[in-house]
Order: sequence, then structure tokens, then C-alpha cells
Amino acid sequence: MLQINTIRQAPDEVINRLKIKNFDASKLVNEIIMLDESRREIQTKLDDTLAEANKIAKSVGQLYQSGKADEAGKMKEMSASLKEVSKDLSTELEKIVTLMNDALVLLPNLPHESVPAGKAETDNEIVASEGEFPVLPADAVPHWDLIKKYNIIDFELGNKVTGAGFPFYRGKGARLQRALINFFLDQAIAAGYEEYQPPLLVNEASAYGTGQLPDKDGQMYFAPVDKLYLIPTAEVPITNIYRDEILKESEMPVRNVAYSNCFRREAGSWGAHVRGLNRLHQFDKIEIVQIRTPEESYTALEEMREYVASLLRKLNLPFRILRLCGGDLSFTSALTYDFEVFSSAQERWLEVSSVSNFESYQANRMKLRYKNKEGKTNLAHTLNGSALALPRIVAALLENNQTPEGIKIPEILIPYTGFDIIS
RNA sequence: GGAGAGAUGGCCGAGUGGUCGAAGGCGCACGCCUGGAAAGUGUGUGUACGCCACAAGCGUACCGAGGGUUCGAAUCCCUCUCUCUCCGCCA
Repeated sequence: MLQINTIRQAPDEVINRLKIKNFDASKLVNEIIMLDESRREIQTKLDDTLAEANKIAKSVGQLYQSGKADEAGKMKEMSASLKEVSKDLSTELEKIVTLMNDALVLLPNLPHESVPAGKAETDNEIVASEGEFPVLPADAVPHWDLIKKYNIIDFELGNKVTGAGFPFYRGKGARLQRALINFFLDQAIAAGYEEYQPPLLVNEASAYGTGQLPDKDGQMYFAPVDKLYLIPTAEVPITNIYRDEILKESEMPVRNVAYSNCFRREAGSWGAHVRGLNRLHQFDKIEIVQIRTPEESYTALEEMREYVASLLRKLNLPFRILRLCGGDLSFTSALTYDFEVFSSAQERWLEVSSVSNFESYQANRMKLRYKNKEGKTNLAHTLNGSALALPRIVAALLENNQTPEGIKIPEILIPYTGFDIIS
């Protein structure tokens, strides 16, 4: 969430910048400022009352020790009324703090100044475009036909055992998945990321920390008996490692990578464009996470963008990079680059990665701070990106590399797959 | 799942009603010492909020969480959560 200081110091700027996200914040901001004012007023009163009560308690102790029980008795009475006052004040304070927090979590992150205005996908700005579209054979088909033809991914089996959106990968399909996972992890490690294997279920505090709660409740699978959420991305456990932590500047920058299964309910989002591997309830993703100082977080974002681009180049996939417009930008993000690969048989662009800088928005919510060289404690900046999400990469690889002989495996993956063609 | 023990600062660990934000040790930071380092030695070393200039300073809260008793709680009482040990089960 946004820092109260930011809102207090420049409320108009907050309102103006959120207009880029098509979010009318004026009412919320005013409410927050009013709540903040009364919060501070009450806090001051309460502190003064408690200070006085503390003084009395101390002198009562001294009076008893010096045998002046009468005087001590009088002091006790004074203390009783103070106690009532402080009780009322702290109840009131608690109420206001709750109201303020409830309001604060409803405010999205401020977009970075480079974010273009816009309402929808079509307003995203294409900032790069690379690679050649492949020339496909005349009888080229989409990946959902290819996986049947070569018997490498089985949706019907998934339907039987679990339900829609939970396919089985088999034979060379399973091996291709495993190859991609290892390839992506090896690449990330070579680029300086530390590998983690995170838990796939997280508690409520973690889901809240990265911002899945309260705004994306309903998108996550939930195990009510133990009150645990199935992670929609490794971002959640990996970033929450640092929840309630104060990092030394020497421990920064943090560069972590994790492979995980991701679980998404995708409630209400099934339609014509989600056939085959385009959208699943369970999928595999390698996620990179960085924790940075505010000064260098945008340098880090560009570094991550370049890293993701390098993966797609190595896989020989045509891709483009979009700078998301305000309307398409997520609630918690300040700036996001989406990566899309061209899936030739479907003839559409598929989003395979999303690289974002959350600035201090997540950090504030999860109290992730760092101590700078001067010894001052500040909120850190968090960033993350997919590197990469598997299903759509697989879809594009299958479609783009289909030949009459079979599906050719990109050169760089062959050491990982152990075969060069799926036929 | 059964039985027991416990939760204190970055870590270890003392503290069973007042002078405790909390002894001591380790770690860390800075200084001295040294050709340099180690050792030794001195000083410092939590977080949040409020007043205020995001200074100094002062105040308040925090010893797993929440509530209670009391003029006063790390210390007493209640509830919850978590951790550990043993047994059972088990990849």
C-alpha cells in the first residue's frame, strides 16, 4: 500500500497520478487524510494520558516505600479516572486505524511517470519487437491439435482425474517441460540469481503481503481446514521471505529465482481464447524476484527485462515487449513490461512474462525495509518477473517449430531434452 | 493423533510485581593498538507511532498474539497461536 506520508504530503499528486490508472481516488484520499488527522490527534492525547498515569504509578511506588500510605491512596484515585480516559481513547484510536487501513488497501500503487494513459490492452505501448515469424507448412495446426497428434499432453485424462485446466504431460511432452524448467533455472543461476524451492501453500499473512489479498481473493485456491492458499505464483512465497525484515544494505541486492507450480482458479475467465495451453488452472513457472534500493530499482527492472528477452532469443521465439498502459497495469504495479511471443498457428500473441516494479508498495504492506549506509531504515523496492511461464512457451514452440517430419526442438534445449524432434 | 516442555532484542541467554527497553555473552559498527591482520581494548548498537524541521530532544507502545488482575506486569490469571521433545503414523 501507499505510504501515509506520500498521501499526506501530496494528496493532489496521488489523485492525479491514479487517474492514469483510471482510478478516481479523490474520495478515498480525502477520507484517509481526515482519518490520519484525527488519528494523530487522538494518539497525542492518549500518549499524554498514559504518560501521566505512568508518572502517578511511579510516585505511588515511592510513597509506599517511604511509608506514606495515605498519600498513595489519594494518588490511586487520580489514576483510576486516567485509566478510563485512556481506555476510551485507545478504543477510538483502534477504530480509526482500522478504518484508515481499510481505506489504504483500496488505493492502487501509483503508476511510474513513463506509463502511458489508456483504458485497455490496445493502448499498451510496444517498446520492442524481435525475431522472425516462421514460415509454416501448409497443413500447420494449432498446438491443441499437435499435442493430440504426438500424444504429448492429455487434457481428457486431466478432466477425468481432476477437471478442466489440469492436463497430464506425458512422454516427450513431460520431458520437454522438465527440459524447459532446468534450462530456465540454469540460465537464471548463471545470471546471478539464487535458486529457491518454495512451499506451494502459504498462509494468509503471505497472501496479504504481496497483495493477492484482499483484492484477488477468489482467484486463489484455498484449503480451509488449514487456512492455507495455493500459490498463484512463486512471487508470493519468495517475496514473503522478506516480510517483516530489515535487510542490511550489504545483503542487497537480492536476486532470487524459483520454479513452482502455480494454481489459479481463473474464475469467470474461460472463453474462446483460452483453448489448449493458453490458460490453465495449474501450470509451471520460473519466477525471478529482486529486492532493491529505491535508487536502483528501475535499473534492475531494465536488467530483468533484458534477461527475459535473452531467454526468448535463445529459444528463437519471435516476441514483442509492451509497456502496459495505466488501464492494464495491475493494482500493485508501478511499471510493467509484458512479453508476448507469437504463436504462429493460432496467429496471435501470447503473454509469457510480466516484469514489474512494485516500488515500495508491496514492501510497505509487508514491512520489508533495509538499513542504508547512514543507518537509516527505509522501505525497499520489490520487483519480479516470469522467466518464464511454461505453457504458452510450449504452445509457441510446438506451433512455430512444426514441420512435416515433426516438431523440431530448439538447439539450446536439445542437451536438456535428449532428443531433437517430436514425431 | 497421545503426552510433556517452551516462546525474551540479529543470535544465545538472565530476569517471578515497581528504579526493565530489559543483565551477561556472542555478533555487528566505529575508534585505539598493528607494517597489515588476528588477538586485545574502548564506545556504541531494536522497532513502530506521536510532538517536532523525516534534526536534536521528549513522550507512548512493544519481552509469541489477544484479553484480564493491579496505582504499577516480561514477571500473576484466562484464551489462542506457534515451536520443540518423546510416543504413534509415515514419503
